[in-house]
Amino acid sequence: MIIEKLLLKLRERYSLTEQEVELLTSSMTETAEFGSGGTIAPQYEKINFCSLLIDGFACRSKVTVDGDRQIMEISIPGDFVDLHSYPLEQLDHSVTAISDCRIVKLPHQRLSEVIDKSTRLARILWFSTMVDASIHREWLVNIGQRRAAQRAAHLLCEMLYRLRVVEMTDDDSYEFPLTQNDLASSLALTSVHVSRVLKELRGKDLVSFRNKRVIIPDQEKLERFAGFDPQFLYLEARHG
Amino acid sequence: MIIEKLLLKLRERYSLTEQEVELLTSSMTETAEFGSGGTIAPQYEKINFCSLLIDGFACRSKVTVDGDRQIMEISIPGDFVDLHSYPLEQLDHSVTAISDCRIVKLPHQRLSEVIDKSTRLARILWFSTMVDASIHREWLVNIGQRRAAQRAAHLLCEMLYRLRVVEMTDDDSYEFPLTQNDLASSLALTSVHVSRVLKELRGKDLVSFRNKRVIIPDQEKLERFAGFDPQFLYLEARHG
DNA sequence: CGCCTCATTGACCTAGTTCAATTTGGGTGG
DNA sequence: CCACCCAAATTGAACTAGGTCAATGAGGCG
Repeated sequence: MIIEKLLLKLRERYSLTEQEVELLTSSMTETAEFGSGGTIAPQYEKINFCSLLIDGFACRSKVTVDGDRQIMEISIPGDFVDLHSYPLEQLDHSVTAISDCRIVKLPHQRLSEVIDKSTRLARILWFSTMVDASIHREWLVNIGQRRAAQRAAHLLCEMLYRLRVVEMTDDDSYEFPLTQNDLASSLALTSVHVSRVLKELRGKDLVSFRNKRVIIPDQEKLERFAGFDPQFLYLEARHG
Repeated sequence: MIIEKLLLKLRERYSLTEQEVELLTSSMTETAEFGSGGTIAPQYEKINFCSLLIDGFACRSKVTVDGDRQIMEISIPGDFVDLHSYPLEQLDHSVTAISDCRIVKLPHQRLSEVIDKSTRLARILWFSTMVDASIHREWLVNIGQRRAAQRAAHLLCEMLYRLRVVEMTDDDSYEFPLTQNDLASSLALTSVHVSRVLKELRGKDLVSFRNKRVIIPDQEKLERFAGFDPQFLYLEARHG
């Protein structure tokens, strides 16, 4: 099923009825593909549909007047890359493909119908945009307060948790197609320093890398090093 | 009227009917006060009401395991400090009073009723939480990519725009009760460096300070210096 | 085979930190 | 009204995490 990974993510926290699943599924329209570097959602343009990422890695980013780029979130399969375009109508940033990506479209029109039909789904979707905001806040702490090595480690921990939910991890490893340049833009470091920092992490046996895969031999050790606490991801199941 | 500043903010972008205003107003319950430093909303505790700030300055912040504090947003009158506690149920950060604060409570229960009665208000409230997320993203760019002086200038520009909406500015100045320590936590700098940077801004006649007021003699000049673009605040009116 | 992007390494540089000592100024009690 | 107090701001000197610049290596692919 095309929205499989989305369901994995939502069901991590909420139970969904068949009707709710059907309502969501039937609201999706066509799919689209983007090559690495392609623009999935442009900055400051009116948008009338949301894109649900079903394959590949993407990111939100902004560029300053001086040409410096900051990545603000990594999107993975099961994530709406721009659900917030529904209330906002246009985005303050752009969303671009990191690896080759595939998305399905959910027109705002149809989203309105979903919300009219199910207040509960409305709240679940709202929730899901609020987790993005929580991730932004954690990144603020990460970039603002942690040193380079822990900062990188923290991001790797976050990706481990999020990818696990959508069943994109092995025991102790996951695919991770970001270049050191992408990491630099995510961590507010230079790519040169990212290289050094990853070397340090490798030296401490906290992580290793083999062709676009991150391997984490001792998760607890890495989390301790990074000062990582997964609560900000809101993965705990709740009653409703 | 108690929700006056909230209405100023919402009406900047949306027109509101009398019924909508009445629905909001009648959903508010008691008020509460907090002295400077008080906890308006605690981290990681179940919450069953939202707090609308009606007087004073507050902030969202988190502390790392090493005891470093990062402020993630400054809240001003008219802002819900924790509207996102409705979908999230508990907060990943705390909200504390910077100056003496007064809030009104909006119980989640009542908020549910508002949403049931008005899909439009639901979307407007969702929108308002998404602007917070947009502010987080801009802060990521600010902290991640800009040098200390522009970073500070950028924050002062943001506050000017936001305070103007709720009519808390003079021609070229506004009250701003943050200490240099608070600024340091907001900008991911040390307070020592904040002191030096503000001196630099003063020296360049970009801002001046007189008893807890920020004075901006030439707004355009300050914005140019900071590389500030107000679009991320979503202040433009929209159709609906 | 040769190109092109990505990663690595070394040498040097600097923005911002750290530490520590003053200074300033608003608030309070006598 | 003055003296005192305490938090906040300022300043200087020494230090360092991370940046900059530039050269080299290494893989993937047409």
